[in-house]
Amino acid sequence: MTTEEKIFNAARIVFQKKGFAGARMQEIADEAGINKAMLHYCFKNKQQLFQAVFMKAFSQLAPQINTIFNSEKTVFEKIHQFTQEYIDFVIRNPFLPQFIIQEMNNNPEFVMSILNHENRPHPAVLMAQIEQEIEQGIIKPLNPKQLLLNIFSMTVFPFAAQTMVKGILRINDAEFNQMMEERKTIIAQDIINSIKK
Amino acid sequence: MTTEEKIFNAARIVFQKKGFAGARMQEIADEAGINKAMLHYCFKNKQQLFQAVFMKAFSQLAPQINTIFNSEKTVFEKIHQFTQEYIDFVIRNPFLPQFIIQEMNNNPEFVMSILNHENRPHPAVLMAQIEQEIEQGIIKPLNPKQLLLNIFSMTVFPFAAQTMVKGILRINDAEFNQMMEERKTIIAQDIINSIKK
DNA sequence: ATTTGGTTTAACTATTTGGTTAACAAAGAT
DNA sequence: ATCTTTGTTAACCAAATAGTTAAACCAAAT
Repeated sequence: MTTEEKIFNAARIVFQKKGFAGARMQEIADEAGINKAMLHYCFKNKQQLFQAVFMKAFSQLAPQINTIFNSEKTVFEKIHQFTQEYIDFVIRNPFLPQFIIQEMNNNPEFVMSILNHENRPHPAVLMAQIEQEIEQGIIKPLNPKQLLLNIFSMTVFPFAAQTMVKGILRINDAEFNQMMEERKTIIAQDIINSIKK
Repeated sequence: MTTEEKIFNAARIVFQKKGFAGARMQEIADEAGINKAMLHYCFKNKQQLFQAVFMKAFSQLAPQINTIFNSEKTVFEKIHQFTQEYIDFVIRNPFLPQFIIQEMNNNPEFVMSILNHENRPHPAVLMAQIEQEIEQGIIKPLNPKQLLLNIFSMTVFPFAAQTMVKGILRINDAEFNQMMEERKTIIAQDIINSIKK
């Protein structure tokens, strides 16, 4: 692993845990096992290092979403596939949702500025398809945006609010992961149940 | 408005926007329109000021939840009441969810230490009731924790991830608020639809 | 062997930032 | 009137933290 990779990984860990403002360059250097000056040798400054980490994170999420949303399948199939694959992905990257949400809220302008057309989720196709299937009588009449929001809410929230969820439901890491595994199949059924005609 | 109140309100605004780590005492002083030394005159330090703000925030949320969850109504009624009143409350305090979630994730030990028995949500009663109604054949067999998680996800997530939601769905503040108004009735129906036998 | 280029470090600097101090002012209390 | 308490400020301090520099290191090329 190159030094740059070591730094990047360390930065990912620290930024995801503490956020941009809470992260310390020294802590990242320690985590990477190198000198602090190396951070500035490989990445100009904290902002740019953060930007690299954030864009990588976001560009892992978005294309996956778009691939599913814009495929040739039915809405129900897409819901199944999305909840399955997305939860699968987030189980492997449990800090991503909270990280992205936090930074988007704390620093909307900065985040918006680094999001290009490629790495942005595009729900337009899926939304049109939902309206179509409503007309065809497959789906109950509803606001497609609300449905989309429901899908995201059910899949992403438990991870975004992980600590609170564990605290309120009084479950530990193992039970949490087990619940998320369960959720991979439950959610799609619940959502489809509530919208099919 | 007393100086202490001015400080507290300013602190609430700044902390909710930037989080604990990102907030600056100077910014809070400016927001309050007073000298920075006054902050330390009224509140010992940043931590304590933050603690005051956070506890107030949390102790506004939790009792409300408990009152609904532990009332004498049916599960369906509770779901209706909760989504209605909770979204109503959060519309008036749109930064609270993200604020609480963020700080719980960034600083779990600290947050847990300031949460006492009073201001903590207790879903035990509702969970037992759900199991009971499952046995009575009112609700489909399911894991009560998953249902609870669904309810929270659907109501809280849109606010917690506000910036991202607006960005992805390409809606402005007005449209967002309108969607949330809609949601007050939609969500309960969706959830009940998906779990009633 | 020596040079040369990128890599890495220790030590340093500049700035930000939470917190303190001492002086000042306004309002009650004696 | 004078003293005491409370509220308020400007100026200051010390610690933390992002960022710089110059020297050392080291591998490959000459």
